[in-house]
Amino acid sequence: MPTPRAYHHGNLRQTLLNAAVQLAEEVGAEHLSLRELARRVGVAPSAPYRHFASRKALLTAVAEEATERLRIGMVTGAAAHRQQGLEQLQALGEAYLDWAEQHPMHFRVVSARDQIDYAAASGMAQRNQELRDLTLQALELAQQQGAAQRCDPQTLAVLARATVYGLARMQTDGHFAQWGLDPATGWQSARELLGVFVGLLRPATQKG
Amino acid sequence: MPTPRAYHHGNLRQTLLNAAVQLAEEVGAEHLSLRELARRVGVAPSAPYRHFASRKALLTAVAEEATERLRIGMVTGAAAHRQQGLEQLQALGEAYLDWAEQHPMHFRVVSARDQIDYAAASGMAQRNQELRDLTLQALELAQQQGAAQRCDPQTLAVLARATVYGLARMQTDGHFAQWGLDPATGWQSARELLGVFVGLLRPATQKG
DNA sequence: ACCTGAACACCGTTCAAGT
DNA sequence: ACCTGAACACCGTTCAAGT
Repeated sequence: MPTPRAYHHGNLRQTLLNAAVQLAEEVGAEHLSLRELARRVGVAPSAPYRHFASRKALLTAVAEEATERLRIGMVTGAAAHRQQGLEQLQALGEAYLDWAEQHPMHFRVVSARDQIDYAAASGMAQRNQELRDLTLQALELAQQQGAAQRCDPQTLAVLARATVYGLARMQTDGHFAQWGLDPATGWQSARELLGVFVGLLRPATQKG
Repeated sequence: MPTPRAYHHGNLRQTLLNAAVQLAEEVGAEHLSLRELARRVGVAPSAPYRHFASRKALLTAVAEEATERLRIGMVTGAAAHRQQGLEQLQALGEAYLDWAEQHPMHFRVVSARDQIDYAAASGMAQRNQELRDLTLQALELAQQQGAAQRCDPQTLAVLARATVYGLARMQTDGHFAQWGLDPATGWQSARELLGVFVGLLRPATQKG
């Protein structure tokens, strides 16, 4: 049975990770302090260094967990729309936006990358590759079905990601208010704007 | 004639701003230290507080300067393409990307907004409003000329900004490498991808 | 193996005191 | 009016020492 201080004997690492997520969501990842974290968990300021080489290494571990959640969301989203390219593309984009909505701190840390050591996060790079492949496959299927055929699918994949990334960041960074959109419904607006983008790819015969 | 220490008598404020830009470009705005800044300028750690209420206030002043540069660039870009809606839209987007390319630190500080006090930066908000109006006017002109007529111009304006913002951040945040794009030519790629987006808005008769 | 406690070299910010 | 110098309450990180 776990005592209140069970983490002092085996699972301090995961305890620190969980507390780090909570603290970062309160004050922002850029203001996360290892000393404050240690204080909350009830250990000495130096204790985290048995489990993480640095503050950056801890945040990188948080980012790895976050990327796995994103991967699960996008794989699930794609699986729900087999055989329909543009619907699958939209589902992938919506899964990305849903993830950013539910974990804005994770989204910021993972995407801005200035608080983490991306080069050392092999799991993240691997998962990201999987997500790019999913997007590309959806687009190639869509093109077989007539969408934006005069464009290179690789090019469209980057453009689609830029769109969804730009929308997520505008909401997260607080830009939407100035564009006449209510921040409270910003994520819903982002999903609708994604729909407009996907609509621009649709074959001319299906337009209107 | 200005002596080496002339800034000690009248223009320490601007000297601090200039040195702040240089230091932030070296170490990243999030790691800019007021003490290091004071050290470089040759004043006491408390001296900057005569001119800026806080570290955040200083970075906000830097962001105001940066936004004025963006405004000049975009106004110039739009002026070069009168009477052609989509060309004007593209010129506006390219001016935005040029600015982000030439001042990536400025771009990050202005857009992420977590290091500045945007609510207190009335000049920034005003200039941003001007830039949104420019974009909207270009799109309305483009629609009179047949582009994407079934879409609300306000909606297209936000989508266009999300595209260009997403592209600029992907390059700045180092995402392009994983999408098979050379980071060295990333800004050129961004401009080309902007062109693909604008092409998606083009009337069907002009396509191909 | 895992954690403590003291230490080092930093921070942002405040404030009395100098000119 | 503008700047200095000392001070306060913090940081991240290291390292000898404890269990």
